[in-house]
Amino acid sequence: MEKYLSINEFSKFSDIEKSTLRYWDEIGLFSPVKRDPENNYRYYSPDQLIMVNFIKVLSSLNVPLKTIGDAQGIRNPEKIIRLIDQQEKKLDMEMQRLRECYSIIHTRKELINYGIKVMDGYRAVDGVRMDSNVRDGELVDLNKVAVLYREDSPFILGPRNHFKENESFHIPFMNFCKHADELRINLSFPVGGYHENIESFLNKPSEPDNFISMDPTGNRKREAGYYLIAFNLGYYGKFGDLPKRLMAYAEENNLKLKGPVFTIYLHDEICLTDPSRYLVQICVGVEKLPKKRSIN
Amino acid sequence: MEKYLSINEFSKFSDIEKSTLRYWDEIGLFSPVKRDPENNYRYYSPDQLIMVNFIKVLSSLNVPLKTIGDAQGIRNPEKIIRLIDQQEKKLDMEMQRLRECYSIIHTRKELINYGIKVMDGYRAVDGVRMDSNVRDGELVDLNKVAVLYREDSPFILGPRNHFKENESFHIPFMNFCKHADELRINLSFPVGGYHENIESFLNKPSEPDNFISMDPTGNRKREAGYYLIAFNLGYYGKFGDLPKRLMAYAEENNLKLKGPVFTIYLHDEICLTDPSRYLVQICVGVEKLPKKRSIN
DNA sequence: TTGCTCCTCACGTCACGTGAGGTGGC
DNA sequence: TTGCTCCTCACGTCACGTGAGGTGGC
Repeated sequence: MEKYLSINEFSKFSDIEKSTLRYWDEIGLFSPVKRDPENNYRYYSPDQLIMVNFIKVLSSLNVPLKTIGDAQGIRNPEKIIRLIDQQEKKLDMEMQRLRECYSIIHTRKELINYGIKVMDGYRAVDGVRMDSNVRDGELVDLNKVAVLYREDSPFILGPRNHFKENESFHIPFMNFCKHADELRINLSFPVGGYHENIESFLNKPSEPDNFISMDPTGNRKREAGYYLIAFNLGYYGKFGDLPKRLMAYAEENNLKLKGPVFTIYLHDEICLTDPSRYLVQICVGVEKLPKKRSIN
Repeated sequence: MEKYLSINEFSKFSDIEKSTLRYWDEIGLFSPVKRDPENNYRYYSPDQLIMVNFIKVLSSLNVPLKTIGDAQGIRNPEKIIRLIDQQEKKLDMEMQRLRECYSIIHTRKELINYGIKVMDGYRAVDGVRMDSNVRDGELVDLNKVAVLYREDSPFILGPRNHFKENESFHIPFMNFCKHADELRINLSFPVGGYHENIESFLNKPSEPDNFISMDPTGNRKREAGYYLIAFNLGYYGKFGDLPKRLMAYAEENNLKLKGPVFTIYLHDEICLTDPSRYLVQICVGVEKLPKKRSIN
């Protein structure tokens, strides 16, 4: 009359490993309704599929088996509701966490991909690869300086930096890391440098007035508009002739620069072993559009 | 000149346990740039906060430390992009999985909560608690039969059941579980019974023509409308005098019943230890609304 | 005898966490 | 001497996974 399932059948129907079922039995979390008195075989009833599937969901949510077991001993509806309510809240938090992780690695990816295009000397605008016959756009290339349109870009501004004579940027950077938590800065987002204006940058390129976090949910924005863009290879704070090239281009094209200067590392230690190949992008607003020039 | 961080400082700035940092050092995943030759103290550079934060994100996504280490040895942008692309895909799948888990426990919760209200004899309509002076609604109570409006409710229909003489419902139920995967049925959702019509139910209440899964993304629907609702306590398939009570009420109120009969267990082994207290709800459509009756 | 399913028991694995016992400078 | 930070080494933990060696019925 009664139908029982062997551990193999029960494992298949529930999609739970036999070794897991044996372990759950061993720790007293979930046991078969019957054991063969002769050979000690485990026999499960089909009813048990309901319960084991519920346990499977909870354990897949990383609820400790002890917690599941506690809720299971003497069961009542109120107890189960409390357990589910807790798990719903945890699930909400976990999904929030995963969304942030996604945002972190995605932001990182976009920077790296843009860096790859720069290194390849592709014609690109805002990370969109353009074919060489595209007219509307300008060369984005390691050795070129150019004016490009940029969408707005959120960030979080860190505390004001204070550099002492002959001190490396590490001290202010550590200070930034130290206070990151209070400022709701997640240090896993890419970090950039921020000079208040072009004069500050030209004066001490390797001493940004602040550090910024490239958090897409940031409370500040680099506004959409036209920016003077240039790149350089080298370790943090090593800009070589970049300031000279930047200003030469601005003068030649009669550009007035305005607003803060952003220094963003597209390639850093996360994707490169050799520090001398780190790739930085400088980005500063232009007051008016330059006259249309023909590219040749 | 150079500034180094002790393991304690580095742990605080990065929000990673010291024991974890030592472990990552031990397995060669992430080591301090320097060791004190005297006492073997670990010294980290502030730069390393960038890398360790990236590793932290990946490890929090359950990427095996071996995989992280492999991508870390000789780094290049393309390799990191591949790693990130993989993780983005995994993250999408994981979030999909969590949404389904949420849906599973939430569906379960709603049934259990409704069951609690029925057991408490609350005046309720569709799981919303009503105060006793509410007019528009009817008694939902373990011992009452009532006509209630129900929103539509999706489900997945399992294969047709075949009962043999004297065979328990376990065999068809096992068949349902066996083929669940092919039918894209996740057995963690509550399972219900389905009789094609009221005659089939009255004939063999404990032998549903099909089993159904209460999956909110199901391809079928119990349409919105008025349903005759009743409850009973007892193990699966034990309906007691419920069919009699149901038909007596229908006759008394001159109701025509139409469409399939749904038997849903609001309380089952998941929230009760004692099978005799399992709570089932019967739900069958009514052809026309009964005449307005005064409740007394 | 062979093949199959089941069993128990012991040990391995992954990513740490936890102490015990010791050092080294103020 | 006391307190503090750091070290290594060994063992524990969680939820299994993986054999080794054995049984029992066709």
